[in-house]
Amino acid sequence: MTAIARSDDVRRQNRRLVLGALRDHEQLSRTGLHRRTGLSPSTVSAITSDLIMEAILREQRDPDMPATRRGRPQVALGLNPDAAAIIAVVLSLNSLSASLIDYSGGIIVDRQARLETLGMTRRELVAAAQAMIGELVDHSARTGARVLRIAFAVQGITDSVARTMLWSPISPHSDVAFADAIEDAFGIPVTVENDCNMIAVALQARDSERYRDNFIAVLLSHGIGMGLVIKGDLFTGTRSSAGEFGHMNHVPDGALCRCGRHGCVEAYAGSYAIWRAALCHDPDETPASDVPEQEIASLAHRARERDGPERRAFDKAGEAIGFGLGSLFALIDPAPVAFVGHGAQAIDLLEDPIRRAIAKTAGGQHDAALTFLVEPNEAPLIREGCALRALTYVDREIFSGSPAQPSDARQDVA
Amino acid sequence: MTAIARSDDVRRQNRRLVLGALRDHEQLSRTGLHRRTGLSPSTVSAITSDLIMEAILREQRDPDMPATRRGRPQVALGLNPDAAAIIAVVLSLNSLSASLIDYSGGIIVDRQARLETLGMTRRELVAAAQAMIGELVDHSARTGARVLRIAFAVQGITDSVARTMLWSPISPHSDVAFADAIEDAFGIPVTVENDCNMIAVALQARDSERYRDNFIAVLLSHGIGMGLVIKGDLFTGTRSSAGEFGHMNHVPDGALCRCGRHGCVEAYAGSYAIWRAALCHDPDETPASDVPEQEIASLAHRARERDGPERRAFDKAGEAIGFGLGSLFALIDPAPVAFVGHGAQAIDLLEDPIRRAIAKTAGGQHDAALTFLVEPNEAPLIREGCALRALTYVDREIFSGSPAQPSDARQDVA
DNA sequence: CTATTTTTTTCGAGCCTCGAATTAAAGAGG
DNA sequence: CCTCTTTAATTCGAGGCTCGAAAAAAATAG
Repeated sequence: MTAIARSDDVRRQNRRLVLGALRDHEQLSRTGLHRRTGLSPSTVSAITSDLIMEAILREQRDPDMPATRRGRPQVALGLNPDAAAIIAVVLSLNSLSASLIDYSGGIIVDRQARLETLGMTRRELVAAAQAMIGELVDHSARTGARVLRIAFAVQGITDSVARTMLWSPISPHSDVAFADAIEDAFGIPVTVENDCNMIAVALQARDSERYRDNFIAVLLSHGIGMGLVIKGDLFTGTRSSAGEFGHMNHVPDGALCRCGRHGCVEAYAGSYAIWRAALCHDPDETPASDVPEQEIASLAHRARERDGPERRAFDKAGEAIGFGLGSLFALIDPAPVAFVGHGAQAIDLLEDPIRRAIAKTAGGQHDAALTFLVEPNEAPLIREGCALRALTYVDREIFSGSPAQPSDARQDVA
Repeated sequence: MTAIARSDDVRRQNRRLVLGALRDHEQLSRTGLHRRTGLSPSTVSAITSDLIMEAILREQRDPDMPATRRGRPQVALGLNPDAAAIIAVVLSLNSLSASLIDYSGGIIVDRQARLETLGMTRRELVAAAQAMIGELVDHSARTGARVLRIAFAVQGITDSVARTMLWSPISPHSDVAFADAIEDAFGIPVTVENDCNMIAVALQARDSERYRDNFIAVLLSHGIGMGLVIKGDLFTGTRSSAGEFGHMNHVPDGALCRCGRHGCVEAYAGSYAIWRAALCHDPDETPASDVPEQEIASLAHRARERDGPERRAFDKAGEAIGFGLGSLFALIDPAPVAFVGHGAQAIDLLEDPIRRAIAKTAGGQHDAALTFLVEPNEAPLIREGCALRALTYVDREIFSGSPAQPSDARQDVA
């Protein structure tokens, strides 16, 4: 709105368009790009020849492909894997993993470690991440790939400006400055993102039919998280990752939540809350720090078999989620909901109470339009989204400006 | 993101920049525009000379102004009032008003009418608006001003795509298609907006120090409404005006709300709810369709004087607002809150319970940063915001494309 | 070996912004 | 009254960018 437009902004924007089309479609000829982007063939030619010169794109001549049609054959263009690399780091409860990923999205190396996140000091947490990243950076140096961006996905609230982890259930420490430390150590720009937001990013890329402009990804796990896409864009708060669906208030002064407050949605719908209620414990009992997945699975099994405290616990959980969604819908309009995470495996127990609760709220007006979708396995989604997010940063910020070094990127091995 | 950029988009964008600067600052010289927008003097010159040629801007030579400084004096530019006109229509309970407004924001004529909105048919509602607009259009025809846009501000939920009033407390009818009917009648583009959103627009323009990038305008009146600005932009839902803060759920299966559901924030904090609670009526009693302002004022008076059901009613109201804001903060981060409307006059009674409730929610973390501001009179804000919104549309959509008619707008009288 | 078809590149026209130089319009001072 | 100084605004050429039309490239069909 308040941004001044110069002539080369046009080129920047159109380069992004081309890179975006190729990120979606893997391979496209110049004609294909012309059709998909709407740019004229001459412009596509100009832009792609620049990008090829800069070794960001490359022609992928397929000698096997027997040209079926008459006429000059199309030559496919694709993102050059060696143009850059990024590192995607996922930090969750007691687990740290990182991947070195090439520019076209292929995994180069993977690292994974178990660690006691709850017992670690602030410094130890950062050091653990830094060590794992260091190994990947070393590896990249050996293969000649230049790591241009590191993206963290962490459980909890992140600050998009200071790029820190503001608060997280995986650690007692607040405001952990991952970005600054890692940036200092490796001289590579770092972003810190919320894990559920990355789930949303991944869903959008995986199935752009279903998840395009407006949808809600709800993570049902030990805690409750959410990633929100509105009008095609990932929604974030004024400053933090926000979208803390799990900590919207469900019952004033209600059950004790892991965050220390009372009555949050999570205090009814998180694994620990279901467990607590199913075992008829005091709702003000301090939440268990971890409940094994099998435990929840067997509670769900019980709940399916017969009426009792287990079924009531899942009913309460569904009700909390439903009222929460209802309030959310009052604010942003109803949208398709994807339930992700192992908690989503009990969706059969949850769906009815969720729908009943939504029907009691403002969102209920459009009930018919509501669709629920289930993706039980969250970890790969987080990894995928995180990697994609980092690559998109590279697309937008690094490869859209023209004054990049022209060649020199061809230093790949072999 | 997916938009292709052409060369003349640059000019379009920069024209908007110039018009926007002049809308904010009333008068600016070309040098002033250069400083404020960052455009080079030559570009400012090119753009402004086009705009003057098209009679969108005009030079405002001030012969009185004794040039205090040495050197060639600056010549002030301003929006040409005769460049266009817009009509701002405000529809609320039992009241319809409309203003014909010139391009620089000055009021040309005003119309106002009392009507029984609750008792009117769908057709009568539209006809009433059409009649009032018709008078203003006639007036504009006599003075030669061309009306380029009509903007409605209505209480209730609006649909930004179909430009209808989806649901409103002022009428039993849903999905009232104001825009289509009015557009057909006058051949002028129409938009339908939510009144609280227009309050937010007006606040942003009035005091851009306080209300710039992130703030929340909450209307405390018979019902509860909200307008939300996030990262400088008015927030709207995926499709409707959304931001239905008043219909977020406060207490599951709680008090009966005007919308027919139970437990909404409004069912505790709306005027009718406070009245109902203060008089110790059943919380499931059908809400009164209107409660006089003096009635509320005297309840507030009572509540200030002594403990009793009145004070408890205001406590409950504040608590509902506080929990609602807390849940909102969980989603978007805390932001300054402006309370608008006659209900805000009891802010002294509400503030404490609001703060106490927020402290119990996720938003409480940043309590210190929370500032409340009070603007008791909502009507002028709605009018102002609505007019500004219409004018901004004209700026963006009509006067940013180059192929406008070059002159012919100079047909002003006298 | 030539004609046809399809893809890609080349080239000139027409935008746009910007910096430098130029012109315009005042006050200051003798 | 005339000239110098200062500030504002315009003009002009350079350098981008996109686009359409025409040309070149690279295959198949006959």
